[in-house]
Amino acid sequence: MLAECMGRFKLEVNPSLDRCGEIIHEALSNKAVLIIVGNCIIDYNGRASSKIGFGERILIVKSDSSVIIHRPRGIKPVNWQPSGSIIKCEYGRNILKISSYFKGEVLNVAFKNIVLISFMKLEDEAEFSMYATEEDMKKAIFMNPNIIERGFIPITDEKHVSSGFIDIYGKDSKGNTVVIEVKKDMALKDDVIQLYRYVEGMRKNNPSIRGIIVSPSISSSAKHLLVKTNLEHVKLTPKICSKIIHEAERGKLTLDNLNINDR
Amino acid sequence: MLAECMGRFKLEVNPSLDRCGEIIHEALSNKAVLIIVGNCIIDYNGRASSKIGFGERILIVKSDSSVIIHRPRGIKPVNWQPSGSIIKCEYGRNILKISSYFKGEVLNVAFKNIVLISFMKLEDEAEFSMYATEEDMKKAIFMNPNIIERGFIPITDEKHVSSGFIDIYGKDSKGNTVVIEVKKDMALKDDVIQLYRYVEGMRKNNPSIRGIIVSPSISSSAKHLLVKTNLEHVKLTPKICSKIIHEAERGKLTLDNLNINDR
DNA sequence: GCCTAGGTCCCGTTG
DNA sequence: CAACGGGGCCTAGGC
Repeated sequence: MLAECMGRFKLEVNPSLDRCGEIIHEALSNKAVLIIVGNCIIDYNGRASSKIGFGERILIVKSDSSVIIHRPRGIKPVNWQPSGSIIKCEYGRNILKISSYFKGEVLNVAFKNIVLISFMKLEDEAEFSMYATEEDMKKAIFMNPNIIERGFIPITDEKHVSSGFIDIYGKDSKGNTVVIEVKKDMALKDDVIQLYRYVEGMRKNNPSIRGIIVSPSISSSAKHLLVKTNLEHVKLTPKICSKIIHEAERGKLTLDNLNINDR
Repeated sequence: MLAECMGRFKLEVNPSLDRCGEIIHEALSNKAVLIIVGNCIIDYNGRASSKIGFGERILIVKSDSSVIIHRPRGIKPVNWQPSGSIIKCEYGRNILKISSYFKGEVLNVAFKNIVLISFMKLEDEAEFSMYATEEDMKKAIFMNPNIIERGFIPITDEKHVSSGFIDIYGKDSKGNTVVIEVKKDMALKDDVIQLYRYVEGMRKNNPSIRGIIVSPSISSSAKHLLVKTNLEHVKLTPKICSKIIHEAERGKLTLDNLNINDR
């Protein structure tokens, strides 16, 4: 079984392993995306090392020479190799070996049987955009500081201090310095500790300084620590921030149509 | 173009989109691994949100309903959905939509063209081992018995006893018999029970016999049982075993360069 | 090049 | 179950 169109596409079902060797070479020299499904054994040696015995898996070699191997279950690949790896392929003794080398790391895959092999040139120039990230939360706070509290004025973004970075630095309505740490997920103890480290040094010169964790939720142990360290929490979800940005860009946003419960 | 074998495998090249709908249903109801290559648009809404316009990508739905979508470049998927998601598929207006739902997260993929669709039942029961297998761990103990304790002397490997197999049998520095059970993962209650079965019979003739579980960690209930049965635990990770084997093979290993904290 | 911080992180362990 | 720490994390940005 075979389909072809000028080196842009090829597919075979239950091919012989030596035939696969030819197809792989054609795929690699055409910088096509290669898909192989078959029974293989894998070993990896590099930063770590791993082994797995024979089993049926999907191997993908992309046009940038990245390699990904998936087992029939689970969201993560069992083994992989980054873009730019050097890929070699050889057949012998009823085994087809595909090896990938990258910065001292070696991934070896040996197939004893291949069910399906195919390569194809894929076109994908679309731009990927992501919303409701921590970045969007910071942006939304600058666009609409009242979501933190009435009268809050953000001053700088990503301020560098001795102990690291402060997400947002500003002033409250009474002129007190406010340091904000933004998290898109539930804030954990570590996040409070990080904020505390920023604030504790500053409190020597400025005892009225406030520290606020801004996040959709906070773990109970983090909340305890918050109270102990005299820091605060403001609830804010990445989704509402994304909404603020998009509606503001269309000039639709007022404080009234911002449902306070969504925060 | 079509290949089939009793619902275990199907493949079509340049199928019509409504035909794809049928194949997808067959794949999902058979819990097969589904691979689709085609031109699609994707949007995701959940913890964050993302959008991407039309482009040619590879979509994989695994037998546990995890979903992975790869662009022709890069090691990471552009979008995905974890195991256990609910997958729906519908065709209309020259568009084939595949939607995946999981804990409030939605992934929508809409194909306007499909180059290749295939599903297959994949068998992969192999155990994945990082750094070292249990076999490697035993090897490391034979190469360097001091990682168990000073003066330990391993004698036999896989000794057969009435109740099964002992991983390693040896003597400690005082001449006491030592029985070792090696586990590459956290030791559980069952592992302690297994070791206890070996040791209990031997204790009648030899009350000074010691039983040691060797593993990277031990569950708390297993630890309790260990104390009750007068057995012991020694911490040893596959990672350090891998280091021992590699360095010993190069003749570099001494007790000094073996960081005790790594065990 | 190093280092830092973020991620739809994922994943396993612990309380 | 929540919560926490680690990863071959990967990846983007700053210096």
